[in-house]
Amino acid sequence: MSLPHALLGLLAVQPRSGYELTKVFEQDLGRYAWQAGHTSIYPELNRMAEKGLVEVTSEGARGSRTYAVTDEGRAELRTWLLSPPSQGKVRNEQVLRMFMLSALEPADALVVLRRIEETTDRTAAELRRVREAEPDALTGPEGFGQLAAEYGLRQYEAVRDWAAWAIERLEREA
Amino acid sequence: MSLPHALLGLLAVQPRSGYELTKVFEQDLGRYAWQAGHTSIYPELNRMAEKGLVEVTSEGARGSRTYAVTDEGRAELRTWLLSPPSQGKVRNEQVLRMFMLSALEPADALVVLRRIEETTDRTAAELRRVREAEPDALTGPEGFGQLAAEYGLRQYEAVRDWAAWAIERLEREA
DNA sequence: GCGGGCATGTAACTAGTTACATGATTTT
DNA sequence: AAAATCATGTAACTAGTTACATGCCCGC
Repeated sequence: MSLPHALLGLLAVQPRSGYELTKVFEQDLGRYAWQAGHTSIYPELNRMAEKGLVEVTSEGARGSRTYAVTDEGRAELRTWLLSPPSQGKVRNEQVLRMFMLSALEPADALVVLRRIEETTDRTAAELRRVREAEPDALTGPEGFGQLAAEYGLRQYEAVRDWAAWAIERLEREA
Repeated sequence: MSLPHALLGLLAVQPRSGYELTKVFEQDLGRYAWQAGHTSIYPELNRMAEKGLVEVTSEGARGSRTYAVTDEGRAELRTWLLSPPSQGKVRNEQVLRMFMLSALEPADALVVLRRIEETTDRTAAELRRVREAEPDALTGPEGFGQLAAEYGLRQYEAVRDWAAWAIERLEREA
């Protein structure tokens, strides 16, 4: 159950409404770390408010409610981040696909690998472009920190390089 | 619902029993790609057998049943791997933790980052050692292919390098 | 013959998704 | 005035986990 911690982390950076949190999951977080739709987020915020981890700090137009972390919530987040990671849950469909490649004929595997190399290269290039153009776009209240942005970028590059390595290897064998 | 595809992929490499599949998830797959316990795997194998994607090829001691993919199962696996990846589900607690670091005080974040750097470095070193010592240990029927092994190794190294970068960055700021 | 690992399963629960639903405000 | 988007929610379903349960075989 990592969703509440994800929400605590986002709200610790800046208070937001459930709707805004949903968009963060759609755009950034959901791509790398954790997915959640608004139908999970709204009930979870209510539960967390009951427990005193977050609180509504203001209500806006269209019934929107802005949440912020309480001291108790911040303490819980800190405990979670500083406590030993144990063996966290992992579930990543893209990675699963890569692991299954060895079950394909080399010709088929090459098709998939070339696609992976191309798309990850394109994404990495775009992330790099955004970072260069507006170094603060991913920082501060809007984004989720430069640490995370850099992590995402390196992730894509690592996958791209791996795919290139795998292609070369398969082609040599063929 | 990627579990059936994971099972198809593993069985496509080599027929195995549910028990053996469970161990693969515990050791290798679960660390990087997809987690599943035996209580998910057994019922899923039965469902897949009903659908004709897999079949029991032999029964051994203690009621063990060895499954193999059918032609239909192999076709389904191929379709899945070659079809556009859309936006696969991602849920990775470790990565979530990294994304949440910017919500911590720099001093706390440094503690976590140093731990990440140390543990990923140790794991990467060990993976590299295993690969050097027995290049075939991770290949063939036992493991899940050198492609996947290399992917795992690069993954750990990428995280380690990112953590080192982040530490240096935070220390410069402080 | 007994202890530990092999091997499979079921039931109750938890987390998250999909589909459905509603209404308010802003934009065109 | 209509369309788009903001903003929240509920209900039914699906996937996976935790806890519980059972029996068999091999090595000692």
